[in-house]
Amino acid sequence: MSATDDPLAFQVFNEIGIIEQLARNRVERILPAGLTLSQFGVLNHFVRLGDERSPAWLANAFQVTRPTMTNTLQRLQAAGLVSIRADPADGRAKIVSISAAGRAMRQACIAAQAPLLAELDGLLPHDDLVALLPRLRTVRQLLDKARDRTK
Amino acid sequence: MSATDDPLAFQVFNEIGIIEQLARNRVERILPAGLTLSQFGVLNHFVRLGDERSPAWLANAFQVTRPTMTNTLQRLQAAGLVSIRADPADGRAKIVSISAAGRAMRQACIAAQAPLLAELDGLLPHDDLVALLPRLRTVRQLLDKARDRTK
DNA sequence: CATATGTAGTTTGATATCAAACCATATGGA
DNA sequence: TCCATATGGTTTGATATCAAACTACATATG
Repeated sequence: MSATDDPLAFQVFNEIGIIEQLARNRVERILPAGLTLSQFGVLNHFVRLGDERSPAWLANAFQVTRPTMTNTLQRLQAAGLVSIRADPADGRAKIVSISAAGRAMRQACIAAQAPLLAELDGLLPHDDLVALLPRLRTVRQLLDKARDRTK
Repeated sequence: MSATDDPLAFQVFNEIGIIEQLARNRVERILPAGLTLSQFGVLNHFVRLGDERSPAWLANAFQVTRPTMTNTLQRLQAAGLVSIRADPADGRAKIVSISAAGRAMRQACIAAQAPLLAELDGLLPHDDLVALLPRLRTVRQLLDKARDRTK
């Protein structure tokens, strides 16, 4: 795997792909109630960054297509973790907000992840993470722009 | 998204998750014959690193479960891009090898990706990629070890 | 005012992926 | 030799995800 004669960008994306899979797997394995990383992401977002958002807004924030967000929200709603109502100001739109059960669930997720976080903290060199973050942000932003130009 | 009060490791994984999705999407969109990134990965592997491998070996190399590799290989086989035969030395095992059509397809994939690679080369700062690669490798290897310890 | 174009959300049909359960074969220890 | 355990591969059932097509509403343009 990942021979060193691959183009540089490919090698980087290759490592990223594997890390993504390992990390996602590790996290979802410990999330309560079979919650998905995507679902937790939405709950977490509401607690930390917003009160009420539209599905389209969320889809854009998570870099996911609208159908995907529809799916995620429907599952969260079925589990009683978010509530969805029509937007009175726009007949097409909906407004999503987190429920009390959703907040509790998010808290439970955070608690469940604490041991994993502690483990990663001891495992992954802090310096590497610090060095990685801004560069990953750069790459992500550039890819995102390129995507907009293409669609 | 990705508020700065998240744990550092989470922020890193968050960026990685988004990049993975954007990059995979971008690549698969231009692969010929609806080929998947995973499928291309297997073809590419055979051309560059190996002649004959078992499904279990491939699954491990790509950090994917055996059922997933079974699926990938069945599709490649159905498309005539790989051939699969029984291992004479081990009644349980199989031996996978790339076909002539598979080599041609892999070449077509490479060609199709050339413009994208050129674009990324102009878009992504070379220094960032160079700095990212070894640190990503470190993180990946540590996560991989942690995974082995857990299962 | 009417029509065209754009946007919000969903449905449909496809993919990869995983976990759990299963069968077949190997292999090591009693 | 025989049985327990491990390993290779597949099947089943679930998930997220995407693209394409569709409906409904908004907005701009003539």
